[in-house]
Amino acid sequence: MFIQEIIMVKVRFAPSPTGFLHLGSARTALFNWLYARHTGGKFLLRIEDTDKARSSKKFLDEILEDLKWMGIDWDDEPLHQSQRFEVYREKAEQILAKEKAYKEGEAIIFKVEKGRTIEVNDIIHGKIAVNTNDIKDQVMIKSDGSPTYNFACVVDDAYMEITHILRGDDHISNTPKQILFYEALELTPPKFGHMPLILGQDGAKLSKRHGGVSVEEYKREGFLPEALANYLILLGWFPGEDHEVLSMDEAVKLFDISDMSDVQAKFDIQKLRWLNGEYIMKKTTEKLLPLIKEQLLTAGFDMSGVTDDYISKLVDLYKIRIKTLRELGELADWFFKDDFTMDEEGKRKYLDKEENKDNIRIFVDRLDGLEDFSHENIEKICRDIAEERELKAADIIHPTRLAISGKTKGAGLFEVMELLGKEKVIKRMRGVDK
RNA sequence: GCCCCUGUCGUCUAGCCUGGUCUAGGACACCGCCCUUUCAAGGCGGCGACACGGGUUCAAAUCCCGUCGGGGGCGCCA
Repeated sequence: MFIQEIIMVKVRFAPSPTGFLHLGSARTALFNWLYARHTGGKFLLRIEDTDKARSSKKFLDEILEDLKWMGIDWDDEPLHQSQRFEVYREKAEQILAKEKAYKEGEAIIFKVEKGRTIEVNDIIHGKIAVNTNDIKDQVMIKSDGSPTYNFACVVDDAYMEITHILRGDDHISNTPKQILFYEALELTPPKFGHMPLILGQDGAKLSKRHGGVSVEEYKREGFLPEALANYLILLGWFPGEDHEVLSMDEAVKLFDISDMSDVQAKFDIQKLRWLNGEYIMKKTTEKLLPLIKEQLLTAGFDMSGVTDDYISKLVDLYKIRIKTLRELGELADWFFKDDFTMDEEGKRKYLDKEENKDNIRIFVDRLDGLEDFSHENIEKICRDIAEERELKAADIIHPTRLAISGKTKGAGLFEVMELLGKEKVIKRMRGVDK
């Protein structure tokens, strides 16, 4: 056994509560969490709230909630940097005492020794070498008494006994600076791994245009946490050709940090949508029910008098046809309101023809006398009429679908007729003549 | 400007370390066909890539150099 394998892995996620949880941060958290859970180590949280003006409890609560939503749990209590200002100062004073730093006003600044090469053996990128000539002297404690990011980061990672730092590529240039601090504090640096950033599909920075940047936005849009997490994981680690759709449990089992990609990936909303559709399809209607209800409510539908049983049947009918939870409301709005919009092209094609209206008339008259409004019975009537009039069943089906839903697409006609109910079906079919 | 990371289908990637098994495999998207009551789902098929230029070698997607492209960083922000 190698020594590294018997020391417990400790990783951390260090959000700054100055905004919502960004997709990129969520991915970073996810990989750290995966690594900890895979190795049986610890996943710790550190709140980087040194900027008092910009940090807020509200953001922190949101971030923690989003993490939980994604299925990420953490060990121990989160460490708050705002409560450790004395520690940072003390450590900076130690370095100052060794004459490796100087004061400028109230600030304590670290002297960077020139002409050295700092080598980092990055877990993801391999060797990275930087010359200290390219690094300016580094502020440790600012004039206002607060620590700088790089300094607090080192003090805390050492204090928390972090063994591996997995973070975004944008921190590569921070790493040699931090290593200098580890040296000055006579500490052994942890292992570093820098994962490439996520880009929008046009190669630019991920932004609103690409579908949103915050976890919250995807949640609202009707993405399932397991789909989002699965997709984010795929953006940086390939679990194998047969494992693209994988649960967090499987990911924990299969995850191998040495297989992480060193190439920046573009965020592809299409693939996320596909994955989400896969998860929706496979999820039980029972589990989908509360989520769908919430979406319908937010969409503003009148849900009074609508039973869970009714929604469940709707979900059964539509869950293989939607890519996001929100889409059910768009596809099935006509179940909740009578003033649904009519597809213009479909209307021209199916409802503006007299023979089609005739068929609907005959169909509705027979439905009127139907006692048991089951889809089997409805279908029987429809097919009988088609046979009698020497038509294809489709000639009756399409105009009828349009009459009751305003749409040219959707779940099987007879099933949706049964669910919508005799009264509304008949009213809408008769409405065609007006 | 300087420093760092990076470059296989439109996108995510397998392969690269340990050259030949690669006329480069899979997934999403797209297109076509089948199924069918439309849309999905499902099945089958198609389109489609080693950034470019030099080396090294009997042989390079794989190794080396250069060019070009993409990204990040250079704060008393985090």
